[in-house]
Amino acid sequence: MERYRRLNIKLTPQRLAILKHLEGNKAHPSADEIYKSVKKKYPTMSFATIYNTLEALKEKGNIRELKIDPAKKRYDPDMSPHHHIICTKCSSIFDVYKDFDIRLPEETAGGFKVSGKNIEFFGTCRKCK
Amino acid sequence: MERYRRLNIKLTPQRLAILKHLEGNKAHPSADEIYKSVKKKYPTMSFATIYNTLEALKEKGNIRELKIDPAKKRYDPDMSPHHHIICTKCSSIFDVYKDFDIRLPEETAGGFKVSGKNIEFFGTCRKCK
DNA sequence: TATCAGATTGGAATCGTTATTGTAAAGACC
DNA sequence: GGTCTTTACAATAACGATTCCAATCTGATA
Repeated sequence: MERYRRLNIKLTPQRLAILKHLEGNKAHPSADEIYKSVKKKYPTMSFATIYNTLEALKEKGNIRELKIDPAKKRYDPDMSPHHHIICTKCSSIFDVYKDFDIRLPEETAGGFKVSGKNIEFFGTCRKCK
Repeated sequence: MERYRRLNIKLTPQRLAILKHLEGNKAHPSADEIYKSVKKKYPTMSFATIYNTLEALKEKGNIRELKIDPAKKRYDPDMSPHHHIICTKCSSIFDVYKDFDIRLPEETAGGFKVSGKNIEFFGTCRKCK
């Protein structure tokens, strides 16, 4: 509860439900999945609240928005630096906790000030193989 | 013209206009941008034709669909292996022609059969700096 | 507890994308 | 060439994800 206060966002029952759903969630859920889940407890929950809360959390740096799935945005509450590996068959996403020390040579960067990187591996998962 | 025939898709005036717009295009255009461009010459051009053609080209392996921009799909006619760097301010995308030899250790892959990777750098471009 | 900035709601609008449908072109066979 | 069958096309309508908006409500602070 104290850690929620540290988020510096106004806490409401709806937001707490969303936070609770996200906490420790490794499923990289979409807005729709969060909605379906929290609606059980809060039947009046609206999509606007989901999106507003996710946007607020994103701006405060508490969740990451993943661009992996072209069909919809997915969110990742795990802010520790990590990458992802996606199964091209079942679309499930897993975390890759390994740091790759790759850098862009000055001449390749072309005046860019690089602030970060994302690596996305793809292949077939154990189940789909 | 001969290279277009090699694509193994039926060539129509609309498709040729789209192909011409894509050829050598380094702007990583979205469907909307292609639409706006070819509409000048073909006022009856519809979005469906754009999407159908892009899908056909993608399936034949002639263009790549980029998932970099969460707001919309972008397409890259450059099929040579390369990565991208995105400006977080103006959303422009540039190519990174450098190979990074990174591999997932067996234990990290967790049963995954890795078939490829994408690296996406982000930062601020020369203009936005 | 009174106040108010910020949050919620629900519906409608928007935007990117996909499915449907009518039509035209391309083959196949005689 | 003429009919039948099949395929591909473009336009329209439909769809799903996301955003916007106005009215109402509420958590946090004084």
